[in-house]
Amino acid sequence: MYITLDHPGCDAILPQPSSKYTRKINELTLEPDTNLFRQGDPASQVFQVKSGALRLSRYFEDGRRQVISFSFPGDVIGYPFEGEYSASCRALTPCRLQPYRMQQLISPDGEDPALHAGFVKAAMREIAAMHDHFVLLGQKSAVERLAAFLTALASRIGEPVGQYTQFKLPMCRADIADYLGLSTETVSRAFSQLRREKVIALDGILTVVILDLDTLHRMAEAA
Amino acid sequence: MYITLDHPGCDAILPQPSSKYTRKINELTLEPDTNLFRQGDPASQVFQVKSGALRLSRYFEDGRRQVISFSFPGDVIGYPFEGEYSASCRALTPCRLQPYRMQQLISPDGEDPALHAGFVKAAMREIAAMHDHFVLLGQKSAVERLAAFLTALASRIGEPVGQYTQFKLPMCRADIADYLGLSTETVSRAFSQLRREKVIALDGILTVVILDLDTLHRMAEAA
DNA sequence: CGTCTATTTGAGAGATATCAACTCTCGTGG
DNA sequence: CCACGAGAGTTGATATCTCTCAAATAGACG
Repeated sequence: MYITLDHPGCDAILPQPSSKYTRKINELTLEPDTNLFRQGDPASQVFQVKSGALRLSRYFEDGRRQVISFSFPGDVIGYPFEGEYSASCRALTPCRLQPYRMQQLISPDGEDPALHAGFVKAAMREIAAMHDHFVLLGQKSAVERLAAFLTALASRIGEPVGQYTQFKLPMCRADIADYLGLSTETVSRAFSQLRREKVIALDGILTVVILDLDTLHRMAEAA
Repeated sequence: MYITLDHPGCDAILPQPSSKYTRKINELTLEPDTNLFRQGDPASQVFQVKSGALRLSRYFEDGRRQVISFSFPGDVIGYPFEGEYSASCRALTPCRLQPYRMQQLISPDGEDPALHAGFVKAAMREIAAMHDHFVLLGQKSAVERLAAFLTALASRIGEPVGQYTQFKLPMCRADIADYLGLSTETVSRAFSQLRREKVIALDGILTVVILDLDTLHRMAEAA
């Protein structure tokens, strides 16, 4: 069982609206550290990530926060609930997004059926991915969680460099901690352990080099 | 922020198929401790619970298990992913279910648009409910988790008895533990604590009486 | 080069898991 | 109707893991 972030290995879930049915709505760009939407905002659009990385999270009065997911190209974000967004979404890097009107996705009449089916499939994919994350949060140890997280990132944004896979983390340790249900210190210690065991190497704080993907996979699995 | 199980306060999300579009598919009944489907089964149908309670869970080689959700009347279960069910679903009580062919829900052409829209809304609701559960698993203490769980059950299947709310748990402690990401012993201790503090009372093992719903709510929130 | 912030590391406290023993329920059969 | 027994639940003692608080280090930026 692999942990998935949002929509692993998934590109272009939503087909472009066919001109027959919908006018093209302009692509949207977002600067780092700007919000796409906030918890409670009225939701009339969903978005598909074209490029960049975003963070979806919920905040609480007492300062606690849960990071729900990180989104990468191909992912769909902004699923509404009762007309509102149930979490806040912020760009971690420069982003390009394709917005879709909720209306055109929910009620198929007179709209593009392929687009519609694509949206449903994306939602199903989202649900399955969240099931994986339940397992991570409910059953796994700190190192297992980080290993699962890095495994997912590797398959999502990893690039081969020589015999290794590497990628640049778009999020800080605190984001990772709140995503994995750990403290930043525990995340840091887990990083250190993976480094000590030569499973990964760090280049600076943000660049991760996977030295032994098989072992990382194995460590990601339940004990 | 309240924790929700699946679809709180939600009855009959999916409208009955209009005869204009689809033939009525026969309702389905399930005995306790029988599976509706298993992880990996090919998925051609989704189901809406008409009566009873079910458990959705994932199993692992090493014996660990994560209970993904409990489903009650009004809930939709069996969201497929890549043509398969990603978890196993088992009846905890006698159940009645309304099956729907996936095909009629995914591609709207020539099918019932209202049914289709209902399915999309149910999926959105599911996604929002899972966000709540992430918060529970990622941020809450044992007692907070149990309080949140009981709060959700109270609003879902609770019945007023005098000035109190009461309900019969359809699942055992181990199910609750695997749902909340705790051990059965910790769940048991949390029950005992709530009892000691006169927030709940137990009648036998399975019947829960909520003595102080406000306090239970408060305890369910993050510290 | 210095400052500010994020990250890492260390030490100790706290929460939950684990292992073991005991108790309670509830179904079964006398 | 009551007694019995198996399984589920509870409780206790201890181990383990993660959190918290504090200090040191490293990296980013002016």
